[in-house]
Amino acid sequence: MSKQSTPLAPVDPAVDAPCCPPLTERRVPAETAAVLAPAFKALGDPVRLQLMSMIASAEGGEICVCDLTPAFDLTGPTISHHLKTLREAGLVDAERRGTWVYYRARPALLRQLAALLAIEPTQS
Amino acid sequence: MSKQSTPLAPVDPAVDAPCCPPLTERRVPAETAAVLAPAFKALGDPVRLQLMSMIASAEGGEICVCDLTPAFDLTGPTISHHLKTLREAGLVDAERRGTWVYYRARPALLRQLAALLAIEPTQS
DNA sequence: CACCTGTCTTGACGTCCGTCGAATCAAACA
DNA sequence: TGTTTGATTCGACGGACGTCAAGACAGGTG
Repeated sequence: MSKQSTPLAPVDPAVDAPCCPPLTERRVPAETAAVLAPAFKALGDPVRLQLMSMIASAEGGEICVCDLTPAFDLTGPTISHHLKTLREAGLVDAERRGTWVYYRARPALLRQLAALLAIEPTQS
Repeated sequence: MSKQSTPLAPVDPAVDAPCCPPLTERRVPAETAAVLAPAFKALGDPVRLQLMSMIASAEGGEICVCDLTPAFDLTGPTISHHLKTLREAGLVDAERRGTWVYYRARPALLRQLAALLAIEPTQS
């Protein structure tokens, strides 16, 4: 049901867990930590955080690598490497159309991270 | 200057920025990414994510290291090292009272991370 | 005071990460 | 077909990370 034709990396981490009460409510179990920590790790680099943001905020929901690369002072291979990291973390998805490759965000995992970090409004 | 009476590290990153529209709304600037990426990085390890959760969800708002260490299959120094990482990221704070050291969460930075990851409620 | 318990620091080890240049692959075009 | 352009993969390098054992420090107890 979550299996599509894989355009690039066939990554598919267990990103469909029902997900998690906030970090601040009860201790996150080891299995949940094992699943979500890699996503935080992927966001733990300034370049990838900006890439993630550019992809997630792109008009039309997608953006071309050719628009991502010139935004940084890094070589193409390095940007490609960071994009692969985001892909393998389950945060983005890539599709090649003709000459160009387009990236789009995967909201599911982002939502899980946001839910985990959510802070209850001071009172319950 | 390594010899001090300061109970623990006096770390103090720039954690008081007014903070950020969601990742998905507009591109996060490089300066913001540089400030927040290290916090995500600190949460990007399963042990630290659990530690953070245990601290943030502790009753009374604080928890003793002596209650954290036995929860993992790791040596004391390793746990101490992870706690230092969380401290230097500005996510937690430590205080020594008598024999024991107590850790408590710093909600400010957590709130910034949550705000950055927030997803607008599906409507455009 | 000496001793013990709890915690942090130091030094070391192997592994992973960020970056680059060079090579490779994919699609469009002459 | 061969060439050009866009993107990824490969191989390598220096630096950072996760872990541990051993040592140092702080504070309570005899």
